[in-house]
Amino acid sequence: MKVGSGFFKNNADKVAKELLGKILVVNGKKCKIVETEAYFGEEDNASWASKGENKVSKMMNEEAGKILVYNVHMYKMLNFVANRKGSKNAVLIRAVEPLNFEGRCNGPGLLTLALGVDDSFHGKDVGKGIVLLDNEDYFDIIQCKRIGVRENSLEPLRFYIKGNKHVSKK
DNA sequence: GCCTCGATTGACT
DNA sequence: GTCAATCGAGGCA
Repeated sequence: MKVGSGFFKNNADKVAKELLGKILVVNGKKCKIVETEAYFGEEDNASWASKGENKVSKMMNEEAGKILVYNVHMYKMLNFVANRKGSKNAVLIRAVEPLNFEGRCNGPGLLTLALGVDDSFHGKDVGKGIVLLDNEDYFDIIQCKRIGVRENSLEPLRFYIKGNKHVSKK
């Protein structure tokens, strides 16, 4: 079953949680989402949205279900816009499990490399450039503090699948 | 125009 | 534990 854009019209933390275990298809490559992180636009010091106008905060203002790509350092990040009452929320895909290809995906920068995600995906709708499929698997969800963020690590906005080997280590 | 920093990773001490 | 690689945005002159 295909996941539609209505899926993203929710709080970022809920979307992040629901995203776990879903199947992501990019460039014909299938993978399972095993780790996500929620970001709350303007109220969130760690989010790009709190840094004024840029292509990321602009996109967060768009409708839910948009794909957001941004590069930090030498790597790119894959995000989905998750609108909650028009606020600038987004969910970062941190790690993924390869299903029909080989590659290391245990990190936000690595998974975009392995999947071939680049700027050309920025601003597209989920379902076009990237397809999201439902998955019936059962698993335990771990919720903990964010990592790799200097500003804010107080809120438990990071979600991952318990025991999955492809979750980033730190 | 020049400098600094970041939602990262990997290599090195 | 520290550090460099890369690139666009922001601050400053």
